[in-house]
Amino acid sequence: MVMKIATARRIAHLDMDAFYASVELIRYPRLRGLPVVVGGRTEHRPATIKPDGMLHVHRLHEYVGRGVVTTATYEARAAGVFSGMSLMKAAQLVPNAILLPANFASYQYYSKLFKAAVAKLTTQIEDSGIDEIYIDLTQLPNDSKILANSLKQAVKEATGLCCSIGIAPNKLLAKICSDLEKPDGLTIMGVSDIPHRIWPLSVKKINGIGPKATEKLAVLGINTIGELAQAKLSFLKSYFGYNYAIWLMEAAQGIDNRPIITNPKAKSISRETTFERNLDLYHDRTVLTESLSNLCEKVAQDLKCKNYVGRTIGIKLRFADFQTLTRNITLSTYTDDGIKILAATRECLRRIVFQKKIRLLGVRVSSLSPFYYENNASVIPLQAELPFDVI
DNA sequence: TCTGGGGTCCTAGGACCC
DNA sequence: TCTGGGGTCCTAGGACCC
Repeated sequence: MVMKIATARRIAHLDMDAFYASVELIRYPRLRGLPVVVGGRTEHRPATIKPDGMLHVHRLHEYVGRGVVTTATYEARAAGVFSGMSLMKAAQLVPNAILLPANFASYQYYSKLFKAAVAKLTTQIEDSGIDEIYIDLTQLPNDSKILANSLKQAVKEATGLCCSIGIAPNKLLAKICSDLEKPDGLTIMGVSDIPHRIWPLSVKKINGIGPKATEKLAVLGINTIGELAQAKLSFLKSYFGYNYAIWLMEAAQGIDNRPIITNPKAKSISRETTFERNLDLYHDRTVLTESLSNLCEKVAQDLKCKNYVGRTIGIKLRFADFQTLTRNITLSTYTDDGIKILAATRECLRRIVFQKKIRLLGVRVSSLSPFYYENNASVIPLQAELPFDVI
């Protein structure tokens, strides 16, 4: 009889350091060492090189509008600036910080570069956003430290950028580890390290415990992961849902069996826009109509570009008071047609009572399916069940 | 000086069918 | 005829992540 012995997995989480800001520093090397904030609208205030060779930049205190910080250099972070903070607030903290508009095409380019560099070493990669990936190292020879250093070197050679790596028995722990020694960090951890390295950390270091859960746990006297690990499951179940309580318990023990997903399928494709000022349904009808039509057209283009069709069409509205609501409708056929999407969003809009000014409008297509062929009247996904008489 | 944009996952309730 | 239970689909909202 052959016994199958389960070997511990070796999962790496590779996270690019201050990714957007670092890409900007490649473009504008003279800004190195200065507090730089990336954010605001793309059409706003790029840096320009004057005819005399001087780099002309805009300062944070000059900014007026609804933008938020997308990312900031470590110099700006030292002053308390973090992602998601409104630019106006950041300007109070570091008025002289340099503000650069986000340049997503560049970030996308560097993202592909670093992922391609890693892909030369292994195919066991899970994409987890523009600036991070999980890598399953289990089947690779060499010890973890050697592998981590080759990964860092490959990324550096391909992009000129630094990354931080955490290696642990699962994704949850690897993700926590990669954050421990940023920037240019490397942390390798086994199960036996959990009590002294993980348990002293705040519960919010766990990917999946956000602001709401952190707050709720704090009220219950649970602040660290160690305290969460010691909590009784029955106690957690009485304050959180059944499934979330179990997940919290396991996460605190460092248990996570999620596999590496190498080719995830998209579930939805969406576009949304926050208006420069809040709009009134009647007075600003033209602007809203045009915006809706643009969003639908962009979503349609995105669908075509990524080769998807979808049949659930939805809208998202955010009012001036930040109340957010969604409406959606499921069609009988799949589509990637802007006109059909627009018609469906109009149906959705009819189901909303407008009493407040509108801050945001969004369009989303879900129930996606890849691969399709045109069939005169409608678009049918190949894997949809076909009537037998077709075959 | 409040709070971007693109996503995922989960929950809960109702409709509908057998 | 006063009332079951499982399964699936759809809708809406919310937490969370990068």
